Amino acid sequence: MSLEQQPVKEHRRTRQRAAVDEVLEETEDFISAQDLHAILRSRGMSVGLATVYRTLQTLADNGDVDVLHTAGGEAAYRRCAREGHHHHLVCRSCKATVEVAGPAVERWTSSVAKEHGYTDVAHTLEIFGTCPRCAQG
Amino acid sequence: MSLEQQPVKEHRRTRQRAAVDEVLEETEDFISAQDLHAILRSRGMSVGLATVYRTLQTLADNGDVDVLHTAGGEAAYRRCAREGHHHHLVCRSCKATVEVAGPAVERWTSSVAKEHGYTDVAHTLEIFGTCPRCAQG
DNA sequence: CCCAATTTTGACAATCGTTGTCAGTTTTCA
DNA sequence: TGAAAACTGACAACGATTGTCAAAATTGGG
Repeated sequence: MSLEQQPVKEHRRTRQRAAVDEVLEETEDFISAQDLHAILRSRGMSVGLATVYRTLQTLADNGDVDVLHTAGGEAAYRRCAREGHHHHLVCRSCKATVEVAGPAVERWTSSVAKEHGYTDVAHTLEIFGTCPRCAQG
Repeated sequence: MSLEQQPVKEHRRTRQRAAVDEVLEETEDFISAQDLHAILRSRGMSVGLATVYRTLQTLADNGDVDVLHTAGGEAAYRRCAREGHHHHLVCRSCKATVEVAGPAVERWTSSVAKEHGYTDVAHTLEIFGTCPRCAQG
């Protein structure tokens, strides 16, 4: 098994990365690269769009943020509280997110895969719905 | 609850749709619109790319084919044997697919959603791995 | 503190999958 | 058969993302 997942060394500290980090830190819900870039601009903190993409990608590779692929085919990022592997319950309209863990699901997926002889198994699972607030409650 | 899912009326029968249908019928694994289009071309059956996209989309809307969003952000389609809701165990390299049902997972996702007050719940779950054949077995 | 090596940035072009446009073609059905 | 209505295809347009490459910033050592 060569599934090392050590927190690949953070590289250089730059104004831009700090800016991206900051936004992620204060953002509860998933946010796209474009939106994050827009927020930075609106605050007068000029950071190149490409840089935002690169930074988010690096963070994702390091496991520092979670990535979610929306129905519209865009990637959304979020700094998660929970440490280990987990999933998300995301509101369709406002993106409000709840982190959930489902040990049973993990077990199920790997057993199913094993049953069929599949190895090096991974899975994606996201739950979408309308949160109470958006449900006009 | 307004979750009607009646098989929206099939529209007109055209040479192009028949062609797309045919390829789907004989293709075991998930295939992208682009690839399907390429196959048609290679067979001399000229069908516009836009038409392929439109046809696949319609089929997907009608629930006649399943859609899968690959890591690379492209949509892949497949005519599934199983009737109801199910998931897929897909080989990363050759796309070999196994249809799997997980009633427990369905129950889990909806109960988790309910717990948090989320309504109109849906979920995506795909399992990826390396199939026995590709594992060089 | 200053420098050189190395990494990072950013403006912009380029790519990729996908959707919109719209005139011309085909299907359907009365 | 004759239209109305749906469908097609070539091509433009699009939005997200990645590649390019010279200029700028960071780092560790002297």
